[in-house]
Amino acid sequence: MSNKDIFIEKLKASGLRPTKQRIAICKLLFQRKDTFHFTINNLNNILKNSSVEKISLATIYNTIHVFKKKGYLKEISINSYKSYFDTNVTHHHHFFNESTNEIIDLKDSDVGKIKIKKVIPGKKIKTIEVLVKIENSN
Amino acid sequence: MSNKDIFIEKLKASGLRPTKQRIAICKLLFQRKDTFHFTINNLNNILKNSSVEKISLATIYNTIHVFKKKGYLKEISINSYKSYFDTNVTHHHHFFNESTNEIIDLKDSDVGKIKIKKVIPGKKIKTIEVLVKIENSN
DNA sequence: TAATTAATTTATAATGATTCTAAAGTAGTG
DNA sequence: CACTACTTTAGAATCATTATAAATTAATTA
Ligand SMILES: [Mn+2]
Ligand SMILES: [Mn+2]
Ligand SMILES: [Zn+2]
Ligand SMILES: [Zn+2]
Repeated sequence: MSNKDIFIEKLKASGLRPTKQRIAICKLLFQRKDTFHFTINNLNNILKNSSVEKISLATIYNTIHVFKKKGYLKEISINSYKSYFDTNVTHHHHFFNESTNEIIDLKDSDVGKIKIKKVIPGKKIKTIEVLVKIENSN
Repeated sequence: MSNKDIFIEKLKASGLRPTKQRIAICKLLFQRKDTFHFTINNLNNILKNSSVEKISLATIYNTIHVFKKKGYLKEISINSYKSYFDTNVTHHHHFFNESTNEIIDLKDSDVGKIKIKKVIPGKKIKTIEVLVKIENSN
């Protein structure tokens, strides 16, 4: 199955028709081997500078939000300044380089087992997320 | 030293004159024994409903941001929907109850030692923050 | 104390990210 | 082609936050 077919599958599974705009967005998001962490603004800039015809912001927002709802993307909370999305939807953690604003994935197994010693009656743990803030060590 | 004196100290140390508006904000923030996690909107509502005369939003934003810069408050990233501030400026972690949107402090010692197994050359770790998402277990 | 200067508060305007809307365009079906 | 449904898009609306500038209050000086 070609990449394009995979994109078409994802779009259909999300209830979206495979238009050229949406396929261009899929290429950007899913045609890469490493995780992609991005803001809507990033995406818009990349799409503006790629040869393809311009895609409206509304379409970008809509598509990203549908993918998020479907589970093909997740939104991550790194800081209060920007809203980031993540193409890695498995459970994992992050390095955030405060010198460069770069986000790097940390595999679940890169973080030793975390033991939460406080229990809250009537509540259960859904997920544990670790954010490791780093900086250039000069 | 009275509470009010402490507020006046904090304000002065932050380069702000102790006006009645700012002292009212300080009371809300610092005159409590437990951590207070809040949004600007929370604060504004509480101040509106308290007997004191109305305080403008601009003053609230200004004061909170100066306290944040001074280190008397910190801003925490829980999700992308709201921006929260925290009166607990020590290093600590959080439970976030997704059923109620409630934020609860986890002492540093409530979380077992975290071992980050991935090293990034040229970078050093500043802080490690854990966010434990919980839900009502019914 | 009165006059002068500096800081503060406030209402309101500006900004910027996100969402909404409604008109024009495109695709699928027969 | 005719018909219908879905999509894209520009621009408007919304909402949180920040900026502005006039009016108020506080501090300092005479
Ligand atoms: Mn969003
Ligand atoms: Mn802020
Ligand atoms: Zn990631
Ligand atoms: Zn806290």
